[in-house]
Amino acid sequence: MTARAGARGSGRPSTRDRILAAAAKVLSVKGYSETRLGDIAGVAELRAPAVYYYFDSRESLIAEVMAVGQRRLREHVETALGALPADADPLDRICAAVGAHLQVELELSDFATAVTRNMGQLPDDVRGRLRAEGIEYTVLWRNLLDDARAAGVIRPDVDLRAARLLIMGALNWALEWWHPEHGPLTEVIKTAQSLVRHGLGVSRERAAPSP
Amino acid sequence: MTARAGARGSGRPSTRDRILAAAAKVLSVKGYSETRLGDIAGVAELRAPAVYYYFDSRESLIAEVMAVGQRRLREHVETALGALPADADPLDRICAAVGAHLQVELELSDFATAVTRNMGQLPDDVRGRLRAEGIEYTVLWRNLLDDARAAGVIRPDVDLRAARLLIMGALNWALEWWHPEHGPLTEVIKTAQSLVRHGLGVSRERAAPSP
DNA sequence: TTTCAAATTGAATCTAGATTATGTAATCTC
DNA sequence: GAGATTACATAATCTAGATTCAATTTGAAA
Repeated sequence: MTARAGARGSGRPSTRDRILAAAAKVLSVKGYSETRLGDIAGVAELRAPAVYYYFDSRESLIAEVMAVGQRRLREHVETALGALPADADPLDRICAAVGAHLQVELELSDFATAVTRNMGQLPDDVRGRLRAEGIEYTVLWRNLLDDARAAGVIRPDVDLRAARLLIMGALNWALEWWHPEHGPLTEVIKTAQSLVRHGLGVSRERAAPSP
Repeated sequence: MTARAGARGSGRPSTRDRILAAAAKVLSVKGYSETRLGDIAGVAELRAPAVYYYFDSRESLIAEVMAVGQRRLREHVETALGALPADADPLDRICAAVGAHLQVELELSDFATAVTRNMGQLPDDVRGRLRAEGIEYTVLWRNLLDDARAAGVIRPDVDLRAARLLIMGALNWALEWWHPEHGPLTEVIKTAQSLVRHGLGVSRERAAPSP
């Protein structure tokens, strides 16, 4: 064992972070199958074997990128929600989450991009280890929708599980098609929020809260 | 060259189709990177080298699966739309397309599943060859939305391109989470249609057409 | 029932990557 | 300033698959 990858709490050499960031970038662009250890090392300005000084294997490196990505994603959305007034309308909260999700995923974090893009094509064991953190994020959304339903602002014919997954899908899939050159992300976010708000809500809903 | 893969119009041995179907199934379950030629051959009840009698390479086999999948997907949706009364409401047409898309993708065709699941992770050259057919399907949806807007039934704040891609994303992503055991697809379809109808439409919209 | 082409196979290549082994410059420890 | 130790690099393995080769089987026509 060249290096104990799990060793936490002491030092975190800059090189290790460079490798992680490089891996996130390559994964987010090329996808799991096309991501070579050599590519990652190249971006991190190293040779492939150097990676083994910090990680046990390509797989464990990728697993860590995914774990970080999931955390970033969830935390960013939580932060956005936290910034809302405590008594914000449930649909406004959902819209905030929609916007925040799109933003981390598409603009803010290669790690978040990497997770979303590759979760589906990971080997089963890696995916397994990520389930736990993944569920927290699921719960976050489930709560958002449950609250909205409890508040009576969601149409009764909408199945909450299906709706949640469809919405997440709409957001996640965006990284297959969105590129900055097509126009600012804000525009996409606005449309997404509008679709979700009206898609879920009983009629009568209008724009966002005060400022 | 053992076999001229492109040779069309004469015979289409059953074995060739078995291989294609096997490839579609494996691709739809395991994804591009995890799909081994040996797996495919196994499902088709052959050994790997036999595949080369019908296809030039693993890549060209996969490319053909994708091409078939795209055609199936488009044709199925077109058929569903064709079955509608000529004067059907634009939003009803969109909902029909939503339902048809989910159905081919999730229940009817491994080929369609394979396309949607793997398009994003294909090597660039293969993806390139698929663009053409892919665009036809894009156009189909673009027209659906354009017609609806022309009819004035879509809210003005909705950007049509973003909306289309978000909707397709919601549908495509479904194969990451939908499994028959969670309940009948019809339920998901209903929710999806409801989300889309209200997501796009100006208020006042209600349920489906007459019968 | 021989003969030729079609269809498949098992065994032999070949290659891209991941992983390992080994070497070495730099840095730190005392 | 002689070891250790750290942080890499280069060169040597090792392996899973894809692909190719060289039969072998099948089966229909002559």
